[in-house]
Amino acid sequence: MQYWLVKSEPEVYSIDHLSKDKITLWENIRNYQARNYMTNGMQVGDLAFFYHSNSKPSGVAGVVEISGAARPDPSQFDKKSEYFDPKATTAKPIWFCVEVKFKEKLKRLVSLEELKAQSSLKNMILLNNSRLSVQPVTKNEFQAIVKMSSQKEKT
DNA sequence: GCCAACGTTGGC
DNA sequence: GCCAACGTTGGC
Repeated sequence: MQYWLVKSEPEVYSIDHLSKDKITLWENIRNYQARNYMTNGMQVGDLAFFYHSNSKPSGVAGVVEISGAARPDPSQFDKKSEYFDPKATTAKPIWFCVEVKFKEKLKRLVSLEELKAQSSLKNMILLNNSRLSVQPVTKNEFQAIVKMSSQKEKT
C-alpha cells in the first residue's frame, strides 16, 4: 500500500468534479517520470492526494483511491485531442493513465503555504520539484497532511 | 500575466 | 552525446 499525489487544475477538473463523477480516467499525463509512477508504481487500492494546482490558493483538496491499473491513455490516439500523439500506436502506446475513484474531500484545503511552513514536510517532492504532476508521498507525509486538514489552520 | 525551473527536442 | 533553444508547468 503506497501513497501518491496527483495534480489537477481545478478550473479544468477539481475534486468536486470527481465527487460527482465518482470515477474517472486520469488522462493527459505527458511526462515520462509521472507516467512511470503510474505504470510501475501505482497499485489498485493505493491512495492519492488530489492536489489543486495553479489555483487560489493551491493545495491538497481531497483523497482518491487508485481503482484501476495503468492502461493506454485513449487521448493519445484521438486526433481531435490536444493531447494527440502521432508517434503512438495502439500496438505501441506511449502514454498511460490509471482509473481513480473519489474517496473524500478534506474538511478544508491544506494550502501549499501551510505545507511549506511545516518543517516535517520539507522533503516532500511537491515542495522540491513543483513540476511533477504524479508523485509518491510517504506514509508520514500522508498522515500529517490528513491530520492538518482536520485541524484549524495555524495563523 | 510574468517568469523561474525544469523537461524535451534537434542540430552538430 | 552535448547543449542551446524552445516549450510547459505552476507559483506568485
